[in-house]
Amino acid sequence: MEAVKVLIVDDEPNIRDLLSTSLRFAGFSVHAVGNGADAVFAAEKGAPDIILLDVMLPDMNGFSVTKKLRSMGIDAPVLFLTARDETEDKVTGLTVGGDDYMTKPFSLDEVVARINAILRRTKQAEVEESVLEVGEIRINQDAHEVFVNGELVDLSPTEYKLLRFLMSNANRVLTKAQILDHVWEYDFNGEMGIVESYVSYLRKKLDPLTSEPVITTKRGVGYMYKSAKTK
Amino acid sequence: MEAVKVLIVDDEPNIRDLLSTSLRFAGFSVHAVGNGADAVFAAEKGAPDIILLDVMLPDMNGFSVTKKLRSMGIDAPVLFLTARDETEDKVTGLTVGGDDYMTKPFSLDEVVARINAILRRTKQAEVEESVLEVGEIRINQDAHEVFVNGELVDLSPTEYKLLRFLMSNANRVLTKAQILDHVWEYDFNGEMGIVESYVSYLRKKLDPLTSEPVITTKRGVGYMYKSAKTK
DNA sequence: ATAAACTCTCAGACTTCTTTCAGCAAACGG
DNA sequence: CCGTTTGCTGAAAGAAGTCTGAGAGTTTAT
Repeated sequence: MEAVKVLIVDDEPNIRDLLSTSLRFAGFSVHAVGNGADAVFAAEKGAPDIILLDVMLPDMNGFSVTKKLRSMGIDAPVLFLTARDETEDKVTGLTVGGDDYMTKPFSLDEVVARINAILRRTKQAEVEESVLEVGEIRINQDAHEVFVNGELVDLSPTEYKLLRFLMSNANRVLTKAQILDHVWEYDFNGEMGIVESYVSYLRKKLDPLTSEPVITTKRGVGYMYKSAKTK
Repeated sequence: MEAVKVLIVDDEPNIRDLLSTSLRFAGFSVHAVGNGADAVFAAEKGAPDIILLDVMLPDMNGFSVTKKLRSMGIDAPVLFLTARDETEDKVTGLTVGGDDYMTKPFSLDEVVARINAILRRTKQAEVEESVLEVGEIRINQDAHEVFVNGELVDLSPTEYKLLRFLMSNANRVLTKAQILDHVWEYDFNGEMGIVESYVSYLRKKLDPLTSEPVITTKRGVGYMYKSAKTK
């Protein structure tokens, strides 16, 4: 299976590196540039399956870049990145077709999820399934719904993201630091105790519905989502 | 099934790209040109199933183009695009046969709906159903009528478009940005709060007639039209 | 021309979520 | 077996997101 090609366009080197590393690790083929002109050039050469585009670039804004790309016949879907405090009307009109946008700061796991959601919708490439099922729990990622043995469970956004991250790394121990880095926004600077809190919340909601606890504590190491058979 | 071929004729590159991207995403095979002469040429070569034609072109007007096309034996239906302030008499004489017209600025979802309506009427090609039924709600797109469990509900134009967009993406969470960009006119630059308002209006009209609320809020993400079985 | 309907904005009420913290429980090492 | 470390959980404050009624301005219909 061919790797999905992602083009990252952001002028902040930090964000670029952060995204590059995460997405490469998630199995994507990544190319990153820092301005609009390079983006147009790279998109033409590289034929990306999806483009991550910062709305505010030094040389041109996101609207200009997409306009240019579309006029060149490049219709890869775009996931726009925008700062939360920018007035939101700058964004309106951008998400044409299968496009979407997300505000900075985002969580790394969320980026991967959103990319997969867009690709699924536009069917530009072979991509992972919408349904993530491990053991007794099933997540429908399109609907953001979680079912435990067929029963719908209501989770808060963070609880949902945490569970998704744990499940997509089932039967593998994750340190609190890893969880914090993937599930929480990249500029979060609180304590790791929050992971404990959210694991506790999840257990309270999930354990009453499962035959045995699904989240195991590996003392001194971290947490693990456990399941006999991984579908 | 063969893809429906659409020929876009507009001198504004922005509109051309906007339409191209949206229609391609909607599953059409798209070709776009910027003036009347190219349109005639492309229509002869490409045998489009439908033509989107800006009434005001630099080289000739919509009337000349259609006259030329008809004289050549090309009888694909035409969806005229016209600025709102242009007197409507200019257009009314044009829309003979299966033709129709719509004023700029339009909403992207609306264009797709209108194209499908025309094709349905003229039966030029295989096209999606006129009736959209999901769960307890049925929309007759030809009549613009909405039935909830058989009972006719009166919706304003915007309410209707919003419901149609939600229903055609049933069981999938849509962000407010996506909703705004697809349902509202492309030059709308207000706040996203308006989506909340209209969801509220819809709920007030629909919920009293359904067994359970049909529009779910996914906090921090967006809205979703929910239904157990999707027909 | 007048009334009715519709679109859009806004502010306050309201709900839910996030984060921290402290006290308690469990596991570990010597 | 006891002290220490690590993890669990309930409470609570504050933050964030959402809902909705009121109203101004505009368009449409009669």
